[in-house]
Amino acid sequence: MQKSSRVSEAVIRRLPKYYRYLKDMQKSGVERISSKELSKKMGLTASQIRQDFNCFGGFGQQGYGYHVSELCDEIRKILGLDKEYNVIIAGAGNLGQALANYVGFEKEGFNIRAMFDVNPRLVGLSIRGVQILDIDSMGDYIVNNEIQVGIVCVPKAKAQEVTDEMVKRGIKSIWNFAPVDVEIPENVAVENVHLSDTLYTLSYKMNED
Amino acid sequence: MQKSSRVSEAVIRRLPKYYRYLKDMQKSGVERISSKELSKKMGLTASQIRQDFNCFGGFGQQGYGYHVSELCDEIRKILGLDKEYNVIIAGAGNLGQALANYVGFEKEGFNIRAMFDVNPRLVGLSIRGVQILDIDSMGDYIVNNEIQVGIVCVPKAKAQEVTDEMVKRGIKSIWNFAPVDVEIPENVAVENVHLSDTLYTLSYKMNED
DNA sequence: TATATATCGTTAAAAAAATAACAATAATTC
DNA sequence: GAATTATTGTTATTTTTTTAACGATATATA
Ligand SMILES: NC(=O)c1ccc[n+]([C@@H]2O[C@H](COP(=O)([O-])OP(=O)(O)OC[C@H]3O[C@@H](n4cnc5c(N)ncnc54)[C@H](O)[C@@H]3O)[C@@H](O)[C@H]2O)c1
Ligand SMILES: NC(=O)c1ccc[n+]([C@@H]2O[C@H](COP(=O)([O-])OP(=O)(O)OC[C@H]3O[C@@H](n4cnc5c(N)ncnc54)[C@H](O)[C@@H]3O)[C@@H](O)[C@H]2O)c1
Repeated sequence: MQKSSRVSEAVIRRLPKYYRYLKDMQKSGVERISSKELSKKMGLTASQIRQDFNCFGGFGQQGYGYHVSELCDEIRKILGLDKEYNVIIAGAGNLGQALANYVGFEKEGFNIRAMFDVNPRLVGLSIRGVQILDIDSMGDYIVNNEIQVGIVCVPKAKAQEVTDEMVKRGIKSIWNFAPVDVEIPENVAVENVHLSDTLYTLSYKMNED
Repeated sequence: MQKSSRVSEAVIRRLPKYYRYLKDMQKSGVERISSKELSKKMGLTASQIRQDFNCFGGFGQQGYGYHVSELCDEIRKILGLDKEYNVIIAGAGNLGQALANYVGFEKEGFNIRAMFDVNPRLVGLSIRGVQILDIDSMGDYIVNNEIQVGIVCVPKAKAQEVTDEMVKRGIKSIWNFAPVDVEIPENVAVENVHLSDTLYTLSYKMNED
């Protein structure tokens, strides 16, 4: 993996999509694929695919194409999915619980260790073996359990506050679902998901022309 | 609103973000804003903001800036959020229930009329007054209740099948949460959300350099 | 009312991204 | 083992997107 700092955001955003398709192909026993075939499946150009992969060194063979499982492994590594992460969820409401119940994240190394909430009715319960703890204990928990990833599922008004506490205690990345762009210092990564945005885009498309 | 077909995807994807910020400002009583001020808040350039708005005609006044609530209303209209929609959810599991419980969608006109599932334990239950019906009745329900929007929350393997049924019965847009790009005919709109993708991007960022 | 100031809408320039072209090279065929 | 074919990695071109520049115009001020 080469100097990643100058790989464009556009390329990075496509990596998970490549990973998704390659994993599927690998699962169904496909051993090799050319950029041309892949371009048809994914709705991209072959040129773009080759150029994307070459940002990271190029994993193909001329005259042959790409080994699916090899390429898949490389992209997994590039995305950092070859590692294990300790994760917590702040906000054990509808969305927090849905995420906690989803097994897909653990399959890629994101292990949810605990959830946190203010609601005393929720504190003490467990979701798939993951305990819901009092939000006041979150800070210490992060430090004592080497949590790297924080998922924010609290109401909008509390999202920044909860994020700040996570960052203060050393969390390295924030996956935020509250409909606000939370602010973080430079050395912390953040993804503000904004589910509604995609619904509104859909609405636009549905109404256009 | 002018010929929308040639407004670039990049601009369209920014519209919900503008809407989010403008709604917040409107709520907190801000009456006017210049492209410069807005650019600071949103982390964009003033130039881009002005050019984006001008794709739809330009809603500002020289020497003054933009009326927040006027601009907000315009963007709401552009996004089609001034209308009401009938919505159904296929798959009343973790995510389907979380979405059904969220009030934010109805506030923008997306009214969830029913949910559908194969699981007999779920059929008959209600979420916030929304009934879970048998998936076999979905087709007729769509036709009889003028459903425009279908939310797909079934497992990956069933997503295309469910989508096909929705489309066949006349649904005009698909909001898909299964980790697969569902195929639709040209006259139907689709947003494949891919929640995990953003987690993987986050993972990449967290590990870079 | 005239002048100065602010800020838009629009056109121009720069930067980034996507696509196309092609030489290099591995695999396959004869 | 030479010739042919397939397909990459890479460089060049085109297109799209972003940013900058600036004239036009409304507001505010004197
Ligand atoms: N559910 C959805 O489909 C959906 C869709 C789009 C966006 N969102 C956003 O995701 C976030 C969570 O949504 P939800 O539907 O799960 O809401 P929810 O109300 O069901 O859950 C929020 C939870 O956060 C807890 N909470 C409140 N303040 C807290 C604090 N300071 N610290 C810790 N916990 C606190 C509440 O007790 C509650 O359990 C919200 O910001 C919402 O806007 C949700
Ligand atoms: N929960 C999450 O956090 C999360 C995250 C990323 C992606 N997803 C995706 O969203 C989808 C739903 O996830 P979930 O966690 O709610 O899963 P889930 O298993 O909790 O719910 C799926 C529901 O679909 C129903 N179902 C199965 N086949 C059906 C069919 N043919 N017709 C109608 N209903 C059917 C099941 O009975 C179940 O109730 C999945 O594709 C999942 O991969 C979920």
